[in-house]
Amino acid sequence: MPELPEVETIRSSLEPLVVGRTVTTVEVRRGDLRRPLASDFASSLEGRSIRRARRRAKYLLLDLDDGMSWMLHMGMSGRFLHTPAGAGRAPEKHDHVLVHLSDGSRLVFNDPRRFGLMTVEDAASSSLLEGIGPEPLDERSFNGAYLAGLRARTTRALKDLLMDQRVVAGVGNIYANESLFLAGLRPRRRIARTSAAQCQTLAVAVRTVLGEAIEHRGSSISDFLDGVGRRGGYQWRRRVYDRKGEPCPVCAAAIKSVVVAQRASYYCPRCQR
DNA sequence: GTAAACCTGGCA
DNA sequence: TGCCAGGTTTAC
Repeated sequence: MPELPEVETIRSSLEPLVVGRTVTTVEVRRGDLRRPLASDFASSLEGRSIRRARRRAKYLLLDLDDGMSWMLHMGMSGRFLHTPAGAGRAPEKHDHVLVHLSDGSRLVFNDPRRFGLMTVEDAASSSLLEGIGPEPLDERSFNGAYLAGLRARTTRALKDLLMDQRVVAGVGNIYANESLFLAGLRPRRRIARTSAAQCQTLAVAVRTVLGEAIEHRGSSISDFLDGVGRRGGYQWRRRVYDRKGEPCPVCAAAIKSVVVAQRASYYCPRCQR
């Protein structure tokens, strides 16, 4: 579920509630996530205080006072919710890990599909982040020249590239579709057949779409919630994602759907070329 | 490259 | 009942 804007929204909602707090106890109710929790997961968190809440790609990183980081990925259906002290919340079916903090509040990792993962490790040397591409909001590393530079190396479709975490960090299916719409480029267009100017347009579109999605606190198309249980608002602003057959907001042509790189893709046949 | 795998829930 | 889902990895 969560792509870059959703993870960033979780991060910003939790930051004031967890930074400076110390982990008291960790309850693991189900440790068989996408990768099973390490046997020392609880002991590597207990007694540590949280120094900083960061994000890299779709990972939330809670930096600890011993140099390690609590790294979380939400997969498709993960939620990471903070519950204030005294607000009793009976554990729900898919509450897999409960982390109690020094102020009596707690963090709950809930994930029906269990595609998410959590580890405590040195983020700087973590294999999870190895090979992840540039952050799209950093225009020094992600820009038209960077995309244009890929043209000599691959013939892949634009949509396939945008969703590849080694090419650009944090873009998933919703925002790849929305970015291509804003850029006026079809999902199946080959990057080799994309001009330098179009690469520049696409880079700007990705940043624009992600920035707008962060402003609207992410997309709650079915069930995304931020760290304190609020829904996002970008689902009301999406132009093409999951709108097959509906009129294009620009030209009213019916939105089409095709599969690119195993994922449903949506585009306007008139606005996108 | 492409398909299938992981897992649960919602919807037609 | 079958298909689909915001993701990633692994195997032909």
